[in-house]
Amino acid sequence: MVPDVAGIDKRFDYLAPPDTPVGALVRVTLNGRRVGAWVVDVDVDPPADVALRQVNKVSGLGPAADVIEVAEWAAWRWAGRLTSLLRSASPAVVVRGLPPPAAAERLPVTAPALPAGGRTVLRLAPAADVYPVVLAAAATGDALVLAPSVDQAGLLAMRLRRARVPVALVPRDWARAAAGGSVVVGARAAAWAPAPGLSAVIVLDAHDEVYQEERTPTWNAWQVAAERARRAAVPCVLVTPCPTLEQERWAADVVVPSRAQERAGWAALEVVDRRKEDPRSGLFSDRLVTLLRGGGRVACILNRKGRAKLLACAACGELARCERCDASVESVEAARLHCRRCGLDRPVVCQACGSQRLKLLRLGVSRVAEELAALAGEPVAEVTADTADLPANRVLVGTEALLHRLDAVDVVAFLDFDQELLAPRYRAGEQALALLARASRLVGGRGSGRVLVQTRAPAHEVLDAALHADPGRLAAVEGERRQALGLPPFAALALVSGEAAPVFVDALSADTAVEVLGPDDGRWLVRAPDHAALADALSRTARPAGRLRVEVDPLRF
DNA sequence: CGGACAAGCTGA
DNA sequence: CAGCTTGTCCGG
Repeated sequence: MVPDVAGIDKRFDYLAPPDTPVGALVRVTLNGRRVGAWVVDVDVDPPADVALRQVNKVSGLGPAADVIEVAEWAAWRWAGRLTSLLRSASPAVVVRGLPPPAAAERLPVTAPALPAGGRTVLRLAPAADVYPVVLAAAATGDALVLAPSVDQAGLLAMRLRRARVPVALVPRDWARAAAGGSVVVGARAAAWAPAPGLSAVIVLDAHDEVYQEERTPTWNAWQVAAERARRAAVPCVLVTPCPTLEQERWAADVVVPSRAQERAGWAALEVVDRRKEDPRSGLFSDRLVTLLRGGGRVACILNRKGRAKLLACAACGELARCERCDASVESVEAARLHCRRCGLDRPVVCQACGSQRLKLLRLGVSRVAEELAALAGEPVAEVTADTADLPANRVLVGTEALLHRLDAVDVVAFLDFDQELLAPRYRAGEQALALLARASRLVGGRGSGRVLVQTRAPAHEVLDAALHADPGRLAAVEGERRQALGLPPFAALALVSGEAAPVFVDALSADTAVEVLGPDDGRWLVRAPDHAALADALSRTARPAGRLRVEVDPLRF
């Protein structure tokens, strides 16, 4: 068994009641402590020199043998601890027994056949309905269907139930999924859901970054689900309007709709070249003003991430500056202000009045809302990540998070798309196209609403791809660039940080299978030709004591 | 991780 | 040398 204790990544042998299955969750006494544990193997040959203890209690059911094996693979692939993955694969509440499997009678599904072959990317335009693909998967038997959010998974489950398809919506219906006979539907963590009779895997909006876990190990749900499909020898279909380069490379087959179909599902893009606009109009082009006044619901997107954030005293309004060089300072921790220019740290206190309360000035954003309101002739609501309820205003302004709060709008306007296009992340292009895909879906594709993009780079390949409703145009350019720079998917990367990092990378740099770059800001980048080489090198390098974070497939570095 | 135990430091 | 801290090891 594997104990559920952080810091112990090791197996121990215990005596368990007869018929205890692999995957059982048990309580054991380990070194005088009562801890939970997963039974990952039975009928083992224990080492001769240890006296075995009895497990204290069999508490319930956990991940079955096939899922445990995938968890072991993922621990290698993402250089993480098995326990953290087994936790993701375990039910949220104790499961003592399974309900009877769903009735075997299957609906007469009238659905198109699932693409033949094991590894398929199905490029479907943003506004296209994915439901027929899900139905096709349901017709194969116990399919596993992943959606990017819990809400979308819930809606999909409801739609399937209405069509009389037996559905297990995980994590809620974990036991029903484990019993078999149902289509298993869920969000990211559903990649680990039980699916004893797995017949197919479908990942919806597979390009979405929410499928990657942020905490280490940084496993990715589409890759975990694809690995399960591979092991079960069943088809895996990634459905997305804009496949990532990794996904195109993974696929044995990329199914592309007809030009007409794909064009119909992408919004007609209106690109405003900000270089040709009157500079006095700032973020508000004539075209934007026309759309604002044209009626219908308008979502204005302004990404303020990465912008200069200024701190000011909440009492006297004085700006917080560096004592040494007078630059603005940022708040890195609760009790500390940091100067990026000269590196000086100082406590959080106003230099003018001594107050310890500072507030964040989000430069210009309130003014953007005010100016939009003036132009629209009505109040404009600002939506931030912590806006609880979506305001009823016709015109909304917010970050890209706003795109995920809305179901349908008439106009999406990206006020400054260069923030997205030129972000210093190697996936910026793909991410920017994904935003345009999302916007296209919200306005309902070509001929419905409008997507407006204000930019100083109107010829950028992301805009070219969206204008032509052809994500392949971005992939071609992006693929060449990544290959030239040695970036994924033409290499495998890991970011290593933490107090123990220097010792760890020192040992790693002796390994000829990988290349160690850095440090940059206390973090090293480890590069290998492929993931097998990277994972092997990371797993054969001894981990020193102390905090060590190994982030495989870093989204930014 | 957290308990056990050993080795090292301090003060009387 | 007791009393305490710090480090290392190990769990079935």
